[in-house]
Amino acid sequence: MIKIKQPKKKQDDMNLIDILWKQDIDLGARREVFDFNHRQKEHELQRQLELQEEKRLHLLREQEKALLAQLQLDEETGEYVPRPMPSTPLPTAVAPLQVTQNVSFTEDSGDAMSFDECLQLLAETFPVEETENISVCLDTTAVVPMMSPEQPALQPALPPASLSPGPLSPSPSTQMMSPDLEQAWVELLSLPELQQCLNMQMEDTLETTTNPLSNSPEVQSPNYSFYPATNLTEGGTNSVCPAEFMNAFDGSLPSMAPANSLGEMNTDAPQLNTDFTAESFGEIFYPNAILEESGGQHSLDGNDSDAMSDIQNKAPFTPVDLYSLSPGDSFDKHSLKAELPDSDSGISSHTSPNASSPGKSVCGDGSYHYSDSDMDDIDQNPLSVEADYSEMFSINFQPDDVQQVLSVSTLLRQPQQQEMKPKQHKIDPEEESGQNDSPFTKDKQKRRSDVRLSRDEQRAKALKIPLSVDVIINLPVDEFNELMSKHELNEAQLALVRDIRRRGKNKVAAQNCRKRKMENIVGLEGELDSLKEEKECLQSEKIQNRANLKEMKQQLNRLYLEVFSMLRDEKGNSYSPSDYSLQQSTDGSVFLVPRGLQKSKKKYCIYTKELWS
DNA sequence: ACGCTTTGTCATAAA
DNA sequence: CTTTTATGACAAAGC
Repeated sequence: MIKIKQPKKKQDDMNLIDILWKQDIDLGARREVFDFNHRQKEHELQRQLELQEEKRLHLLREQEKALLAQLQLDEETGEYVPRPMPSTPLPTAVAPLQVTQNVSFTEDSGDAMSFDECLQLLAETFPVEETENISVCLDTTAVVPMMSPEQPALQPALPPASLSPGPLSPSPSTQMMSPDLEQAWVELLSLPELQQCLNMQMEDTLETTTNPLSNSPEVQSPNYSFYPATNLTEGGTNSVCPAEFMNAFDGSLPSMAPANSLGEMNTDAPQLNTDFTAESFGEIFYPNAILEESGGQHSLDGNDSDAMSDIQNKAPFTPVDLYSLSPGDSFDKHSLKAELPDSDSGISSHTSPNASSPGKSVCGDGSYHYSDSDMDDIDQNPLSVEADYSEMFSINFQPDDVQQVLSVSTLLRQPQQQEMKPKQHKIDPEEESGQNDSPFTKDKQKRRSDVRLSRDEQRAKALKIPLSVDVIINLPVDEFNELMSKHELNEAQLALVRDIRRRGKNKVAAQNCRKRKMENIVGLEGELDSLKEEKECLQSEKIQNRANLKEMKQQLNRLYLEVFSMLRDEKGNSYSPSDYSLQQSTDGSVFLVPRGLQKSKKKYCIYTKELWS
């Protein structure tokens, strides 16, 4: 199907896209209906496919940016991660990560190798001590973060130079990941501290969560139940969600892991579970926040550390545990759908030509008035946004259930935003240098969509709204109101939040509406076809009936003549057909009627005979 | 330049 | 009355 649609594209793109499609069916499911309807609108289908691809790529890039953001954070903490040259990719396990980095660097500066190096460090530092369970877990899950079904989508985004399909070796290489590295990742993913960190930001959201175990994904998942599956109508939720989730972690965790590896983990890799404290993770993720908000942080640390210790003491990590880390499908959806787009928006803003001019600095004034121009300003002014978010983060750095849920998105996003500024600087030169000529010719459309997606988010940033757009949109009304009450927002912020929520919901509604409309059209077309077919059948049947009727008339005429010829008068003479005719009455009696007297046959009936009985 | 498609948004009605 | 949903209409952007 894809290949059929894609011939217009370049062959290279075709291959990459094909791979992407094969491994990411979910996103395409959204409009498969139309694809299979043979509407003979190939251009439309192609556009749809392209859009889907773009979405995937956006998600991937966002994830990548999250990784980069984490790296940035590392730098902020003072743990600068040296970035080896791209020409020195790690052969096996590192390869997939490299892919992701490359993707991000297609738009960003090519300093991705630091992450690879971090991975390598991880692999080196972590001995192979795992139980089989863990290894199995890695096969099924741990690998996922690096090579989720969507990961292959990254390849298309890679610049031709970096693509080099051979060396990248998508999934197999990941499968080949060294056990120790895998284990390290598993441990990282399973670390309660990590979960805590993910949950840190949204402190105010829910105070109801006193249970330390609330940090566990199982507890979180219910919170996400509100996320409608419709949000992910692009594809099957089941298959996508884990991958997305893992990707989300891929964006955050791997980056963290390197930081840890450089810092604490290098020394005590085996003791990760016990050695890591909430603070350490907090530092990893939000060094600034910790430094700035040490007070609130410590209180949190106490609570969380307890919870963490409980969780840690519980049991060895099994595949189930690893999956349990994910807050659930809703989380996956949430993180990817919302956060990635957000980050994507940031990317887009960076990549957009307008964003290239960092001069404007008047956006975060907190004024509620915003227009496209304002938005442009905001887009072009990552600094203000960054500062705003740093503030937000510091404020939000507390544990709560809801906040955990929310924080996941915000966490994933914030690093990106913090990194926005550097990225922009890096990206712009590349674009100017002709990076735009990358295999994907839809960058403009991507950017547009990104900008679209980022509008409300940018506005939210401008007004320092401490909630992610996704949360604002998808949170149930009760929780939403609760959040609104907990976050002391001014009138402008409240208005913007409500507008964001309204627009976001309406956007989804419009999408659903259009989808239904198209489905209706398709259904009506099918019905029309069936009716046409039925009509043809009826017409053929009519023709057949007409032929049968003709035949019957002929037979009747022959019979009539036969009967008529058998009639004789008193003298034994036959009647002339020209003078007489046979007519049948309603009671079945047949009369021989003179032709001139047919109208009043009864009156002038001369002979009556029962010809039929 | 023109037309078409897609997508987001607004206005409005209905649930 | 408020919120959500559905839908027509419009505009912007891309192709």
